[in-house]
Order: sequence, then structure tokens, then C-alpha cells
Amino acid sequence: MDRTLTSIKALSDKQRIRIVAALSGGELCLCSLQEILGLSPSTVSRHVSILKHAGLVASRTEGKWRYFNLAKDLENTPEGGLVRWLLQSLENNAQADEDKISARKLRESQEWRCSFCVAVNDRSKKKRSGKENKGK
Amino acid sequence: MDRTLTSIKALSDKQRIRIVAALSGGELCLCSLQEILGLSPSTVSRHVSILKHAGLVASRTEGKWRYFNLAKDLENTPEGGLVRWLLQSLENNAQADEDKISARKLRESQEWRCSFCVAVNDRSKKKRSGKENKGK
DNA sequence: TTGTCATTTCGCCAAACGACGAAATAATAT
DNA sequence: ATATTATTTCGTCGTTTGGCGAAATGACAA
Repeated sequence: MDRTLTSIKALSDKQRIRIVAALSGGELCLCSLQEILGLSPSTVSRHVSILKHAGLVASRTEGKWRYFNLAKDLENTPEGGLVRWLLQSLENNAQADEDKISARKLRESQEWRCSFCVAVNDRSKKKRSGKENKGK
Repeated sequence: MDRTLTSIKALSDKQRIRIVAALSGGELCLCSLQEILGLSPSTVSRHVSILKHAGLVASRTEGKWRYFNLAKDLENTPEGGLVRWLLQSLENNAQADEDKISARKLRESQEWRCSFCVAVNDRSKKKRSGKENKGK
């Protein structure tokens, strides 16, 4: 029961649901989530840690940055069913859609990144194409 | 999002999860739920009203008594998927199983009824067999 | 080593929550 | 009408939760 309750409680908050929606399109660093939610870094970090503790979200550290994503083994855990239900239940939801779009833009273009993340974006662009050279 | 959040929040409490588990075997009156949970009537009433407000539980009034049950149209609503996930997630859970057994006994035998409910049970016995005649 | 910056932890505050008992309400039964 | 009893509503209290800013931590960069 504890495990069930932990995962439900993890999703019983609007901001955490928005985080899951945003992550459903791929990984994001904390400051991107911060930009999407409009909350302080400490608050976002706390929300993410609750989702991690419940086994819904995982993270990958790359240098100074930490990228958060929906737990990869979600398909094989009970929590996966809950997340699937949630994402389906959020289909065509205005707020969730808006967050997903913001998330996609933050992943793809540096114009939408918070100031902290410009450097991150430069780095990933270099990785993908090697063509860019205007950034630092 | 509000609707999604409302149904998740409704299930983000241990006692309300226990109520759903207990009701999964059939309807129960408030005092039976009170007996199962070991909480005050006012507290149980509040929990049930939250579940009703979320569309997970419905009730049927029979004379003085009110019988609560899982909403019949749950199959056709988004909330249904959540409740299905919950009940599956609780399979073989010690607390939920215990509650389900208590619920079954309360439905079937008066020995397990709280003092308030003895009269109720007499009534239903009369209905079933027509043999009793001591109660008015 | 020192600085920078993303993230986390900590301490605080206000709001929300779960529990209770007492009183109110509702539906008989006498 | 009055009593009985199941349920709900109300007010209170202690705990939990969500938010913040400040300080601590961790990982590079200089």
C-alpha cells in the first residue's frame, strides 16, 4: 500500500503533473523545468525529488547539468500504469499541451532557454551538427 | 487538468484508498466503513464526500441509511481507469485484503456490525427470509 | 586554488489537510 | 409530537505541504 500511495501522492500536485507532462517529450534539465513552471529552483528541485523518490522520474548527470526524464523502466513497473493513465487523461489539456510545447522549444532552441542554460544548449548543438560556431 | 487532479487527490490518502478497496466488493453504509477504518463518523463521512465529489463513489439512500458504492458509470469515465489501476495495484496487499474481508463480513453477518447497525441487519434479514418477527 | 553556476538542502511561513467532538439534519419508529 | 439513530456540517487543533530565499554542495573552467 505504501508504494501505491507514494506514487499517487507524487502525482497529487499540479506542478508535479506538469513536470511529468513536460518530461513526456524527452529529458529536461532543472532550469528548463524552472522556466516552464515559473517557480524557484529550490521548489522545482523538491518537486522533482518527490517524483524520483516515487520511481516516476530518473536523472542522468552530464557534467555540471542533470537531465531529468521519465523513468526508463516505467513500462515494467506498477507506476508505469499510473503514468500512462495520467498522460492519457491529460490529452488535449490546455495547460499540459502548453507545457509540452514549451518543453520542446527549450530542448530545440536556445532562444527559449533561461539564461542559465544558454551554455548547455551550445554544447548540445555542437554535438548534433558540429556546424555552429557563433556561440561561445 | 482540474478533473484529473481532483481524482488523483481523492485517492492520495490512505483511508480513502481503503474505502475504495472495501467498496470494490459491493456497497456499504457509513457505519460499516467506520467500523473498518476505525475512524470517527464525521471523518469517514468527509472522506466519502471527497470520493463522491471526484466521481469515484456514489450512494443510494434506503430509508435512514445511505449505502455507498463505486460509481456505476466508472467504466465509461476517465476516473475508471484510475480506479482500475488502483485496485490492481492493491492486489495481494495486506491492508486492502483485510479491509475487503471485513467488508464482506459486514455485508453478510450482523456479528461484525457496529452497534448502530444491528437494526439495519435485522431489516435486511427480514427481507431475505421473511422468517423473523421480533423487530417491528 | 579560485570562481562560476546548476542543483540541493535548510529554515521559515502560510495554506491545506486529516482528525476529532459537538451540533445540525434527515428519516423513520413509537 | 418525540425519540432514535445514521449521516453531515462546523469549528478547532496539530501535522503536512508547497512556496521562497539563503546557504551548502558538486562539477567544471580559469
